[in-house]
Amino acid sequence: MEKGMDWEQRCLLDVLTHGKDRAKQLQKHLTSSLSTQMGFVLVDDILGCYEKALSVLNSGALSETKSAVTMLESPPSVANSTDAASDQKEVSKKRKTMSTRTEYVKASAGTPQEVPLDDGYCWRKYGQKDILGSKHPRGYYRCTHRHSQGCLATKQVQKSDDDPTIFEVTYRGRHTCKQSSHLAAAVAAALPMEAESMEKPEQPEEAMLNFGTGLRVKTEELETKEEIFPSFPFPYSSNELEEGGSNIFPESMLENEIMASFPSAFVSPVSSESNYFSMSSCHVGSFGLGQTSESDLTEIISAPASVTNSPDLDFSVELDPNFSFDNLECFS
DNA sequence: CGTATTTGACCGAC
DNA sequence: GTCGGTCAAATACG
Repeated sequence: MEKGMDWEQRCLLDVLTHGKDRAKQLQKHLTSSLSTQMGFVLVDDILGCYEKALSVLNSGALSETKSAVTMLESPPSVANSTDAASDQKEVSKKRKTMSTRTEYVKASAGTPQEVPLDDGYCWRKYGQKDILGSKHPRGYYRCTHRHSQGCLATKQVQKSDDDPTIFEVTYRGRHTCKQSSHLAAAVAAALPMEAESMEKPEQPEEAMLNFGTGLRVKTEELETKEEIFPSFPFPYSSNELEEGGSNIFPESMLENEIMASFPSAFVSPVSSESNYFSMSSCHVGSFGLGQTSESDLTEIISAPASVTNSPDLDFSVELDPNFSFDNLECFS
């Protein structure tokens, strides 16, 4: 495994450098033509991502991010089995029967540092710790409905060491609560089965790209079966990138990426697809107004592009047409 | 007054 | 013993 890494790293280095270049170009272009703010945010994210990845590769350290990068290259099915065996240093104390997933959330420009980091769920802070080797403390959150509904989902939020605009959000467990807020509720409710014993498609949020602030998602399934949901916004390979030619990262592609991957991967032979997730467009539409009110949920579902690689996982999701998306409050 | 956050204590894993 | 995660009393907030 270590041997293959060399080639992969070189490849990655190439790709990332290339991509970074292009993203910069796009950024300039956007600046001049004043396109949608989404473009800016995305480009910003792209750059941040590349910066990080490159620094990792150059230093050869930081196993954590490395595994995130690895997902870029390798399909989901491969990463997990070896993951448990070889990457033990990173996950030395994995909790059995607990899924872990880390997102690297970049605060959009202008956003204050105490970003709400609203991901659609209601979290309650229950602790904070200074972490060895980290400049910033780590906050511990659990689902508000832990006691009322026995929801065991938790998350940890920590500001990135060197980039204060990036937050590392680690989700643990899954929501079993029915949140009145967010599509999570609807999606979760529609999931075929929620049985604890089954490693079904985890929380729908898993496959989400937090748009207003979203950056990167790393998924680590540490469960018995270990399924991985690499919901990578840019699931390109080095080849594709090369072929990109002149139109690299066109804005439309980015949007399509999300819009397209979403229903195609989630939708199953369900009759009512017209109202199916109609709010997704609403979300995209409302995005990019520079407004980041705290309850502003600029999220969207982007299905893992590689989900098609794992036939086992078929999401069948449908949304209650009556589902009110305005109901984003956390109260029940 | 009920709920959320803060913060030191506690506990289990290394 | 150290470290990370959680608990819970005290406090803040509405």
